[in-house]
Amino acid sequence: MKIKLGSKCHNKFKLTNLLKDFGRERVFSKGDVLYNKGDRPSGIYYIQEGIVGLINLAPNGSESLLRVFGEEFFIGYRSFLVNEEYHGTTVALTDVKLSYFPFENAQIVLEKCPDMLLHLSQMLARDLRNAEERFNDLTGKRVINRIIESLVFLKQRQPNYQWTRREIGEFCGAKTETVTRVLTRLQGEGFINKEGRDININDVNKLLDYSEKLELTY
Amino acid sequence: MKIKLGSKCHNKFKLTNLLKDFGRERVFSKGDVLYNKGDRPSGIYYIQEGIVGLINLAPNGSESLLRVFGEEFFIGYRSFLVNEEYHGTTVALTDVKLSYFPFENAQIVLEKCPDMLLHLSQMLARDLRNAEERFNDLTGKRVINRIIESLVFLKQRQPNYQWTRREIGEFCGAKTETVTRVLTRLQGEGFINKEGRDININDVNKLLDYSEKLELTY
DNA sequence: CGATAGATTGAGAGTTTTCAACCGATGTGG
DNA sequence: CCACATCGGTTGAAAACTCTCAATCTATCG
Repeated sequence: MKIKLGSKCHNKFKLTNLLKDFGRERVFSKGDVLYNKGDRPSGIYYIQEGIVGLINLAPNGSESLLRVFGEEFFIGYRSFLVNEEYHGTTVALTDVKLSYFPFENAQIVLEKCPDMLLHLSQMLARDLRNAEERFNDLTGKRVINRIIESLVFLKQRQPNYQWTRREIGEFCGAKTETVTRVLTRLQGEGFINKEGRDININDVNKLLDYSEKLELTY
Repeated sequence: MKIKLGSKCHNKFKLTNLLKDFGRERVFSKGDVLYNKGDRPSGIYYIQEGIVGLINLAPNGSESLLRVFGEEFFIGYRSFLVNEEYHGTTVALTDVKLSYFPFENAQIVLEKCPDMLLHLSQMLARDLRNAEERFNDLTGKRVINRIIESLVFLKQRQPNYQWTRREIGEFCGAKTETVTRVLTRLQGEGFINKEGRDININDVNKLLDYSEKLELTY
């Protein structure tokens, strides 16, 4: 096998065929759990439609939103690759349609599509960067900056999904009330526009500049 | 290429030979920087002797200790796999001797030792779990619990290294003074023993039980 | 032995959370 | 179609945890 580093993650058309041949279609409704923390992985998932969140509950009851998966994302690859139990619970944030690969099949896919392992590795590499940068933010930035950055990130990833204050907070380590307060302030300063439960960013760059300016006032 | 999942990370003897054949020995002194955040990766490292830390500075000046690498660990594989700039700085925590593989060579190793990519993937998978669990802890647990768990983790990983209060704090999002206060309390309760700058845990399990008990009092 | 890095301790400050009450939107069943 | 239940959002006041700052002490090393 010749491994080309820096190549595109995968040949989409080839992969799509493999998914058709080996995947089993499954459907979940908003709020459904795909799998629970502690479960043993028995396959991996590929999202055809919808949004899925990976969450983790602390013993004291507080939840974190660790990752967000949209269309064309895989789910469950981390635990699959090390054959560990899941360390978080995945929940359908919208109605979801996906392909499910029982383990033998995922191995077949890996064999037929050698770039797949590289693809999975690269996803892990990006996830790791993201996780560690957010870890860093949690100790080095104030809530307002974390909330602004999370709002921008989440909106960019899923522009059509109505993120709740709770979800934004769980993504950056803030309580719902704190997110509300920050959003109210951001609206007061003219950077966003709250329409009912929805949030519209007027100008992403201005908002981020504002965030940076606040950091200097640390 | 036949990929065997769940196999041992690598055949140590075979890999060791490869390292000998293709690696270039390099030496660093305690405190030296192997590479800086923002640098472009030009190779990967394999530690023969010593301890290396991956740290990240927030704009406000606070540092995080993201990962710790000991003997037989690779360094720089994350950025290598996605061909991204480094997102953190690596510092020699002790004098260090390592093998350095310029990029072409790392690719040769990947080709000659196909399990290598799986090995790297599995390290990423474990790193990711670790990072996300610590992210979660940062929002869901109190300092005292984070410090206890970090102390146990770091001591377990590198029993012979004298972790400073600062390093322990940077690993779990706490200030040096807070670590000191917690350690003083833990000594008062008989769980640890401070001998000069060194810290001895009397009974790891009792200490962890104590931590859990405290969590219930949340 | 002096110099320097790390550790300790205290008092006070500050950010974020907690708790509680209330409001508003959305959706469902009668 | 209304009434009501529910979920999400808002706001305020008080509390709490952890940090900041500053002073002092102690190891360690050249």
